[in-house]
Amino acid sequence: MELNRRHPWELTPVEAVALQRELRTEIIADRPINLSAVHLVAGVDVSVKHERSRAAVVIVTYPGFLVVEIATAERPTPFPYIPGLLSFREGPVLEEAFEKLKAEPDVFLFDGMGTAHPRRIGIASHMGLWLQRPTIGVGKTRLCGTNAPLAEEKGAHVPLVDRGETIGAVVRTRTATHPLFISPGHLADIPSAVDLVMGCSPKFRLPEPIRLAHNAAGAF
DNA sequence: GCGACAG
DNA sequence: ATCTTGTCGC
Repeated sequence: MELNRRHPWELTPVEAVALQRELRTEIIADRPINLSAVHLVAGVDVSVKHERSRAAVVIVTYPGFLVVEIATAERPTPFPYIPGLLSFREGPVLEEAFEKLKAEPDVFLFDGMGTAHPRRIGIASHMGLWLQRPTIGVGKTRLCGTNAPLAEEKGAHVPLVDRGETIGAVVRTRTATHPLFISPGHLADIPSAVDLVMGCSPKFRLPEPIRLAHNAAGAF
């Protein structure tokens, strides 16, 4: 699909942080996603094998989770893993995979953070600017922020707060399992992000689209 | 200075 | 993320 707000990826860590500070002003993280209008959801994931990175984008129907399209891309890993700069490591391969996409998903689910990031621009927010479509960050572990104790039951969720600001939610998608760190990427808000993630997690801890993308990216 | 730190 | 066997629990 069409990619907007492109910019070069070849940056030093210091330049990358400066770019994040510029881009963060363009992110919209207070707009609800109309769930009743969501029919196609994309799961996005990247696996790294030595010096090579492989991206997979799996589009499924919602609800139902029937696979509609799978796009993959592979290329050299261009940037080291630095907490807070994940998009500069995974962005290049994702760009290539997104360009191959024929269908246009109503929302994208990312393996990583959205606004639940030190500078409020995790990979879901960053790529959301490129895609100009609703995106949601689904993290398996915490990058920043704190939260109150969370009930063990599926569906339980509490605010994720950083420096006095609510940046997302800690959500239990399955009873008695580690929670997920959900945050809006771009063109979404916290409540609807939580609702959609719960709606995409009928059985397992990870949302169905992300599980499928994880499998597609992991099979080198 | 010290601890934390998505994937 | 990746390296890896068995094992606890529904």
